[in-house]
Amino acid sequence: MNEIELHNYNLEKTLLGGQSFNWDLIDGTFYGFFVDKVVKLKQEENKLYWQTYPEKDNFDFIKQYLRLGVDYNKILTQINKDEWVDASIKKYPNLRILKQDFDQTLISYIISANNNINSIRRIVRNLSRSLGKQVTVDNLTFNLFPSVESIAQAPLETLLETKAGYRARYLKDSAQKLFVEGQKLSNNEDEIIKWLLEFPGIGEKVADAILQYSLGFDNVTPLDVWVQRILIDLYLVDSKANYKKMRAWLQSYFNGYAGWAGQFLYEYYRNEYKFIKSKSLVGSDN
DNA sequence: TCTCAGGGGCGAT
DNA sequence: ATCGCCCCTGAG
Repeated sequence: MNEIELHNYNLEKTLLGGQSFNWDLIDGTFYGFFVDKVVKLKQEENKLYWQTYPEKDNFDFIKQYLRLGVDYNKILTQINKDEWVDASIKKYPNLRILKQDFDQTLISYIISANNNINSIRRIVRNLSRSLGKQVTVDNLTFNLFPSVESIAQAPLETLLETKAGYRARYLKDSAQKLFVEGQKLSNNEDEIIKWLLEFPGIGEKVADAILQYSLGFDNVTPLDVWVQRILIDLYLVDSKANYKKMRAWLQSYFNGYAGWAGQFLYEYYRNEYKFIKSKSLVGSDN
């Protein structure tokens, strides 16, 4: 494996948290499957050992995917403006944001709608097992993430067998649309969102997830039930506020880095919710 | 056995 | 803008 220096990077929390669904920790090594590759990562102290397959030594991919170029300390300084973010950073230090493949992120987050992380991970693997090519690494067999073409052309029944439920139809139709149109990406946030909302199975929340996790928009974060609870419980935002209002509040408050703040707060509150509630640090009801 | 919610979106109103 | 419904799964 190749070796590089890696500082301030919590690989486990970053890869196995809620932002990607394609990594497995096997005997202390992370294996991730993508549309055209398997990636192997192992962290020891301040070293990262890495390899890509079947094309070896693709450091450009590693660097972009892990976003090794960001000024992490600067980002922390920007978002650490209250006790909640401060507690999140202390509880989950060195959490990072990935820059994932666009197609894979779009498909994965259609699956994520009204679903839980374990189930999302399972469906993603079922989909890969059913439609993705097989690759062998370290005597382990991996199924690559399926191309949008293969999802578009798969019988609906095949997609239903992945346990995607009513999302199977969205997967097929959105994959078809993406296959036909390609990635019609501009630099404008609103234009991209408008286009993403045309995909069946993509609403405001999923569109924001795609912007943050695959397109590198640092001031965007998906407002799922947890982030909305955070805004209502901790930041005392009106519980009646709609998605757009809450989104605007976050973007304004975190001035350019709502994505990073959102990731910390999400991780923190999702894990500490009951504890925080029981300590009566916040109101016991909405 | 049953209810409930999960990193929500859709269609009707 | 709001609201009931939805495939499936695991927790309680």
